[in-house]
Amino acid sequence: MADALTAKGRATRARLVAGAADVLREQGVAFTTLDDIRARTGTSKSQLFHYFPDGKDELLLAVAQFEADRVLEDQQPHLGQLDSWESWQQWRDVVVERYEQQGDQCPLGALFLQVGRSRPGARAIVTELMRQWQQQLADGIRALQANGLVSSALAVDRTAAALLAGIQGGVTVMMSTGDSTHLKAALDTGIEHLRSTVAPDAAPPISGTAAAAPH
Amino acid sequence: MADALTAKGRATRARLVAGAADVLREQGVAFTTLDDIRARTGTSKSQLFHYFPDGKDELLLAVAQFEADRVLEDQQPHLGQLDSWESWQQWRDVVVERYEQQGDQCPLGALFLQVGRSRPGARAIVTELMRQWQQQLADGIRALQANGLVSSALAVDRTAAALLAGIQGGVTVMMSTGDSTHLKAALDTGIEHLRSTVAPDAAPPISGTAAAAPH
DNA sequence: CGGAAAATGGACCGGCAAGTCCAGAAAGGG
DNA sequence: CCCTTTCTGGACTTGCCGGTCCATTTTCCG
Repeated sequence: MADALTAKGRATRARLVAGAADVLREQGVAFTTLDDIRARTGTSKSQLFHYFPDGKDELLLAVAQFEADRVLEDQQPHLGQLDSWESWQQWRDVVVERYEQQGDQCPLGALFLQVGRSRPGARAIVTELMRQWQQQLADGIRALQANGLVSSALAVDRTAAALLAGIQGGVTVMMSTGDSTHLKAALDTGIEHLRSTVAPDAAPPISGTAAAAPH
Repeated sequence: MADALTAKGRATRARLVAGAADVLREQGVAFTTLDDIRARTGTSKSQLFHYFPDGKDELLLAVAQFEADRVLEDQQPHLGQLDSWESWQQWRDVVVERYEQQGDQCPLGALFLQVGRSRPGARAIVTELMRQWQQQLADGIRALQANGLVSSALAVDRTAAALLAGIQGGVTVMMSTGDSTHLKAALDTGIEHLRSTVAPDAAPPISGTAAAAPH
């Protein structure tokens, strides 16, 4: 039997993935060797290949999945409850804070570029993450519509796609320039765009909440 | 004197950069060796190090600059003339086409991740590109304002930043999923956002030009 | 022409990092 | 308590790839 893992085995494997994720965040994929990971996690070469027989690629893939799982988790519970302007604003703040803290590391992007075309699994991980993310944003917009806060004529999926793109791009730019202006601009403009479509019947005035901050 | 390049020398150097750019687009930075580049460009190791004494990093940096220069060029002349809805639409189409054609290659992103933290120059190249790009978008929005097509109350720089983020993110997502939906959504939603702020005095009705295409 | 500077070819080196292997320690379970 | 399976340690191999070096050819310029 191929995967008969004891408790100790599972622990070692998990330590390997988490430790690898840390090292990769710090040094970047291109500059990280298996020996770095081995040293950090207090393991030996044989353990690494015992749990990841296909070597580095397989480990990297596991780390990618590990990181992908984190992304949406870190945005909860707000991302799952986008039914009022307040919750959108809180979510926005969490996103900004999370990525500002992450700084110029984009573990997932880097991993994807590295493993990308060699292993088909990498693409699947990112695609699935994007799908779920956009789904939750779309659900949030629909919740606003249900509450009469956003025009029901709005193209929900397209708007959610645009917002997701803005976030991704904001993060991309921040990684390059070290500045979160674009991320904030994308989020704020996206939310402002939602607010500007307020349904004609129940339309509370736009308070300065999201429209502040010139640049 | 360090940089006394003859005509022949300049040609070889240029061939090296252009050829390297091709190979890097095809194979990705991580999987490209100096020998690949040497083979493709019909040069020898000594030539490579003759023109790029600091080796691979220096060559990669030159390629990054080469690619960066292309990005804005490919969007001209539209990007420099964004003074009517038609020109915005044409520009949008060019951007979509350019990146759809590029497919899942992002030479600049990949180069940045590879050279990124080792050479400070890499960050400068990307930062400058973003600055110019956003500048031209902002100029375009101001041109619309001057023509009374967009409310003069709009925060130009923030909107331009959000639009740029949307483009970057759209490209990022397309690289991962192979699908340009998000890029189009970001561009169309961005333009729609501009249209929705039409100045109260001179406000021609919104024709279906940009608001078409559900998803 | 002729000498200097630039350009070119390609053999060679050295290090590094992925992956292999086997011996031995620790669990597990009947 | 013993035998099997899993887990661990670390030395070793192997190939690749960035970088060096020097001999040779070509170009430039007075």
